[in-house]
Amino acid sequence: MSADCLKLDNALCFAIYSANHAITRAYKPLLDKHGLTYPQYLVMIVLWDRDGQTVGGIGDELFLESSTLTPLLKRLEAAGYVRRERDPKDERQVVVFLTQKGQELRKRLAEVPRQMLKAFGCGSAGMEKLRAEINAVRDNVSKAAPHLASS
Amino acid sequence: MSADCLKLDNALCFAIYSANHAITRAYKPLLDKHGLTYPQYLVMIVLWDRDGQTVGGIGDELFLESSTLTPLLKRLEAAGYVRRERDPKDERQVVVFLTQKGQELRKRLAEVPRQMLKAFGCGSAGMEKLRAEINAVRDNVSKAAPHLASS
DNA sequence: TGCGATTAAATCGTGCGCGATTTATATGTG
DNA sequence: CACATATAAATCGCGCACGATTTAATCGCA
Repeated sequence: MSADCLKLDNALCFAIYSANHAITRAYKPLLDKHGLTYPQYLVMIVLWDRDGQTVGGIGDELFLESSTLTPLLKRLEAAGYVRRERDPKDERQVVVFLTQKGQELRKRLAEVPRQMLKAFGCGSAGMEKLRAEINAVRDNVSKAAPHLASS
Repeated sequence: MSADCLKLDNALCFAIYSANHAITRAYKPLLDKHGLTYPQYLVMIVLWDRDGQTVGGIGDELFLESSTLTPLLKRLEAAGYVRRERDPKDERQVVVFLTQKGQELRKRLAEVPRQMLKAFGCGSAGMEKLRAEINAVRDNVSKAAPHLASS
């Protein structure tokens, strides 16, 4: 538990922090002309995979709160990509559906993953391993977070 | 260049995105009582390492713009952790100095890296390798970003 | 059936983060 | 020296992200 080791966790956190910003900046020119931000693109990916999810369901997949998603979904709706409807079975819930335009966007953005893939500059084997390790870190940190003492 | 491969880059981007949020959430209870946010903590780390840097210098280290740093530094100043002074040699630049309170904070936050280290739940060898790989991804993406066509 | 507890979204206030612009200072070239 | 250019920070508008709170609907249990 040397001083180096303590610097290491700072460095790892910062690596993730700065990589996240770099990725968001890289997506921007690809998504801009369709009027999407990267978080909005993530929501679209969730809906392309399974349409008609609730706000809470989308939040579970993306680890986001309704206070983040509600305004974001309203912007997606204003852009014409989704429709928001109260669930008649349970009026507390809001179900989000893709519009025609939202479904078509999928094909129009087909180049995006290919462009990003090139930008990564590493093989898919390495990427898969990296993804798994980062997810493991995320899950460990999430699990430990509630128990962190405020010293 | 299979479909799986294309999903993989989405998945890697999302892993980094969600890990970043998880880390920020984990830091929160540790920093809250000192009135710091995680980005503010990053700025303090930069200044603890080398005091008296310009806004631009801090931005170069953290990959942040003056439009992000200026208000953040004003909040750090309001909290009494830093002092901002125009450089008499070049009045365009603003140099940021730690106050006494800002220097003392370093010791008061000594537990933070140790707490986070526990939360990671992986050995330092793995962490160092992970850090290096994520930084490589960040640098690749940053370098490639300006050349990404908007299809 | 009725009413407290729970659940789902939405709302509000704060702080990041950026691109585009503005303001002020410095530099360089005639 | 004068004036165009360049540079550093600050400002502005927008969108994300969260915690805390509010509103509305459902559930559970006597």
